[in-house]
Amino acid sequence: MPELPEVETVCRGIAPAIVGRTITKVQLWRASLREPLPRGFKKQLQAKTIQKVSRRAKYIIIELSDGHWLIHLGMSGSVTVGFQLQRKKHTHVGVWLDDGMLLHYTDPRRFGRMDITRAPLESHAWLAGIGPEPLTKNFNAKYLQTALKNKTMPIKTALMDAQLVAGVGNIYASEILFLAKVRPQTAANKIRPPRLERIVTATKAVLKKAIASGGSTLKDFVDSQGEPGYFQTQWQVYARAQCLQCNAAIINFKQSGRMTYYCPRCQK
DNA sequence: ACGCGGCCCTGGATGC
DNA sequence: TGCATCCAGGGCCGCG
Repeated sequence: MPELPEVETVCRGIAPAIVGRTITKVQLWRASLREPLPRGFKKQLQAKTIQKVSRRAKYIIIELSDGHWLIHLGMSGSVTVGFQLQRKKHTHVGVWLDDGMLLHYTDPRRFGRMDITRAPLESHAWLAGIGPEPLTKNFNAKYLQTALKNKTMPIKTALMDAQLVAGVGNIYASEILFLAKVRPQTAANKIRPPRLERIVTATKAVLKKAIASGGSTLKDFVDSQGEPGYFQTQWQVYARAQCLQCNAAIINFKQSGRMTYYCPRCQK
């Protein structure tokens, strides 16, 4: 569910409510997600003031007066804020703030993860190897050309590799390649610069548009207010049977275990 | 070193 | 209606 645009949507949604607030209480209904929460988790949040909310790849980064709180939503995680939040079946973490606001982390599949670190962020194991943010100028055709030079894997699989570019997941990888008119199975190292340029342009365009729409909802994505996103209504190929541009039948197949969609007429 | 398959977990959709 | 099966947007690990 949550790829870069969804995580960005969550960050923008919670920031106004939590920045500047001090944590007064932490409750763990379940202290283990994908892996156990770090030792001293509650204590490291207690009485800390939230300075800033940002995003790196698919990680939410909450800067505390002492340290950073990293949250990954996995496939089914959500962070919601409110004064009257009801705990749901899979709400695992609750954080109370000094104005009475409450933050919930809910995650049915528990593929999410959290950590709190006082070391420099860039040295954190989860962030250390991650590639450039796609919406920055560090992500460009020249970079892609170098990075893909020895990659024989299909371009769609490459786009989902966080080491290559941060935050692109399964849905947006298909959407990006549709907009770039490149077939997902094309070997990454065989793509010439003009098409790499198209892929870069399409990546930025798709992600920006998705952020502007508040992210996508498949099954259960909800933003910080518990509302679904609306970008899925704009999907061009993902989960579609017919191409919106040319009416051709959309092809779907598995690549590295993930479902891929493309239009055989629009994408060459 | 690289690329891929398996796996972690639950819930929803589908089929019998 | 009830039960079994399959599938899902992420990312780590281990194999060949």
